Amino acid sequence: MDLIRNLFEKIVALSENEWEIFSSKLSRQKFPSKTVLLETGQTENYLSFVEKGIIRFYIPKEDKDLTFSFSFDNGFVSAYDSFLSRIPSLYRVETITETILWRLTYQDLQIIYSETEVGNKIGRFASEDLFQKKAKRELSFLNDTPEERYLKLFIEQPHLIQLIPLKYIASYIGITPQALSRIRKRIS
Amino acid sequence: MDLIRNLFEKIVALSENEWEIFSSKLSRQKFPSKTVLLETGQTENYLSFVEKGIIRFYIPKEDKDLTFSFSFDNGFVSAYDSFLSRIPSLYRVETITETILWRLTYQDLQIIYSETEVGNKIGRFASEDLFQKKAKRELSFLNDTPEERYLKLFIEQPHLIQLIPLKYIASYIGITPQALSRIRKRIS
DNA sequence: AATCTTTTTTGGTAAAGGTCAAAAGATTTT
DNA sequence: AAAATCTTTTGACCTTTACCAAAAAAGATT
Repeated sequence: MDLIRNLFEKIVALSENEWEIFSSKLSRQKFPSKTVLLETGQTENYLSFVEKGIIRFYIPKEDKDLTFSFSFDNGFVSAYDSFLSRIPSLYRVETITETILWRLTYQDLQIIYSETEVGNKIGRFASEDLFQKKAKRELSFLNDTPEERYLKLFIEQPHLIQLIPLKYIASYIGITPQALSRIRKRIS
Repeated sequence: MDLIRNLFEKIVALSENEWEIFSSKLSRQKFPSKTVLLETGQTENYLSFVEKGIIRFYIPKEDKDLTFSFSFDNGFVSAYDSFLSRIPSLYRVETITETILWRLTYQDLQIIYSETEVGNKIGRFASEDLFQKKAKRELSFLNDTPEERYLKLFIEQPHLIQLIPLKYIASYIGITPQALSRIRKRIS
């Protein structure tokens, strides 16, 4: 619990009282690898924080899945568009490794919004975080080659490449697994 | 003013009082084409609504600009990440055509937040709108070829292709102007 | 109208990624 | 441990785009 508190203290200063309200709504849950956290067509009911684990976001397609995002230790996990809009998700959320989450339901978050001052701050932080992540990615697609995108991933998150199957990384980068295999050969 | 009110009524129901507060902060301004609305390194101070015009967002580069977004009639215009975070913008915002904006300053928006109930709703709407736009674009980069991206733009915003120089569209799609020229030849 | 500047198109060449097919390597299941 | 399944790599061939250079077309300026 201290771990998660530290994580939040980095975002906002929480009074003892606020922390009480907030933490009473959090539930810690453990999931095996390859657990579907949210199925397509379901409406996201959780905003979660990753204590440990890797989660994949993807649109299931007949031939090949379209992996477009990952979440890691100390990050947020949520089909946030579905969570906010209450519209069913178009994508699936699934653990890659064993994962420990601190989960907050939509209803409880509304209560926190009404009972504490920091609710909006946390909500906005999550939004900004997600927006910036997407914005950064957009520039990478416009500016970098797939090889450069792979190299950046390799430099910024080296340990992940060990843990995430390459075909998911290929999709995330926007190329085929074959092309990624050749890139890896080229740069090694 | 009615025009802008209609636009907002589509987002949230505004009481007469709320509209008074809100509209008193809005200022209507006209800009010629090729006006820089925000220079790199400046912090965005406006959240604006386009009555009429086309605006381009781009990172100026030695060789070629990197155009990553446009705004059109009835849309929002803001270097929203800079606006929210109060950090200088990495990109330039510039009109392509003559443009009429309804502008709201950061300070005034804070006042609206504190004085009305709808402020947060509008803020969240703008965030969601921007987030969804980026998310849609992300999938397009993962899923579609440049040719498909051009065709979708052509179908969804046919009039724009008349008004926006092709080299900006090429950059937006993620290819060179030469490649776009060949795509156009191929599909015509 | 003529000149200058910018944008768009065209040509040629090389590099990169896509596709189809199959082999090799890992991982999981029985 | 062997079989079955899934992931990664390799090969061959094709398509598309990048890059370099230059011409043509369109727009802006004098």
